[in-house]
Amino acid sequence: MKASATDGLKPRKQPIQSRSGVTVEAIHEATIQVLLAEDLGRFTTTRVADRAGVSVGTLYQYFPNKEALLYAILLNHFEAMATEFERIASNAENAPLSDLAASIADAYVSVKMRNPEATKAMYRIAGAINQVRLSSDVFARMGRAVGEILGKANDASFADPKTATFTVLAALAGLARGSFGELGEDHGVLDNLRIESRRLAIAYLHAAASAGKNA
Amino acid sequence: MKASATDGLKPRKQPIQSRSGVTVEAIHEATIQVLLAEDLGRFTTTRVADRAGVSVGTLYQYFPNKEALLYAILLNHFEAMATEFERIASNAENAPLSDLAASIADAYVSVKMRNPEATKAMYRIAGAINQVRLSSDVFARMGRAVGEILGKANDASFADPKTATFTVLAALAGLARGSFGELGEDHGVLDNLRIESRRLAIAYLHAAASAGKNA
DNA sequence: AATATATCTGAACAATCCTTCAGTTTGGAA
DNA sequence: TTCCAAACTGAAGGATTGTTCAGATATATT
Repeated sequence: MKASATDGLKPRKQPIQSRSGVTVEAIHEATIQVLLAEDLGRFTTTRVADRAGVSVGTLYQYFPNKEALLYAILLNHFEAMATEFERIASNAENAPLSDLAASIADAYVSVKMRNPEATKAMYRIAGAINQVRLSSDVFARMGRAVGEILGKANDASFADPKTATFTVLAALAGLARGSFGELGEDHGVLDNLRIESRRLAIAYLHAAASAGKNA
Repeated sequence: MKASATDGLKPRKQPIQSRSGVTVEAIHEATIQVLLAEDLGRFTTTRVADRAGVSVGTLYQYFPNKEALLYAILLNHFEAMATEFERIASNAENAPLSDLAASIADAYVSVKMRNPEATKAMYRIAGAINQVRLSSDVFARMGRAVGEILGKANDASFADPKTATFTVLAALAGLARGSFGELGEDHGVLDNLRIESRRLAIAYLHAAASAGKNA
């Protein structure tokens, strides 16, 4: 049996009765809350269990270790994002690049806004765990979907769609991170996130497309 | 005496003899190395001291606590960035927006590239400490300098320069983070960082400028 | 009602960890 | 050389943490 990269991070057992489903959900929510309330150094299995109204032993029945709690949050978020992009990719007809770029930006912002606390909590995990090892397949899904969307532009084409995809997503991620961060909250940057994300995606993607014109 | 937000994070004493200057520098470097070698949970004062070839006691003569080690790295990096932007702001003559945008992007990438290990180490700290509390004045310096640079465009003007500044910097940060991250290293994204950063900054800033035309 | 299985509990253990401080070594001024 | 302050040492203390497991409780099945 080959050891997977995500071994020791997956849930330990599946909830069968309904009460255990409630427990798992409570632990998820508590993970986020503890992440927001304390700093990473005080993120503790005991604290999460307390906040979830559950004993530590129960927590360890569904999560093999502390890292798995963070993993679950991260994976949830990225899968929602990937799913959203795939939905757009399969629904979109050929259209002007501006429209496609806008829909990519809107999707990104929508997912981030759907659960702001989870989003903020995510940003605190960042360096704590190896993000790639945890969810490289999810990133691949996102890349493929966005690439597919870009292919539907009827007024532009990309010489290097992979790079264009990587750059938009990374730039949107940076803008969202900055806006959700504590720097932004005081200055009302969050209100502009939607419009600025659109502007950013549209402008960059047009530039990236026209860069390949004479190739 | 009012308590400052950065109390308990500043260096404990200034090096007087030359050997102590060497020690402090060794601790800085060791901080980065430990950050890269182990994950955040195993970032330990003892480990940093060992790697620096120094005893823990010595470490605590210059840093009041573990957090201060991270703070020092972060502050170093951001101050280098702010200084670079200020240098550009005071040297730049009136010029086309494209040139100014390119110089902003170049400066950003240059600082990040100057010490890639420190850059990568920084990304691991992220959520571990309250970034704003630590260095909000440095961020203000960066914002002011970039705003000043944008003001020198002789072919464009900004209705909302603060937002434009925030968005470029956040987007560039996201792109850099993604490129330095482990996702990017395998795919050679780092080679494109310079050109993509330029493209991103130029495209967005033009869009942001023309957005205020009819106001 | 009786049995089996799923779920939950929380005290206990071993492993670190951060930080201090009494004492030693080193560098330079007198 | 003498002497003082700067710089360094590292064992020890007090506190916290991740994880386990033997037993208690709740739900489902017969």
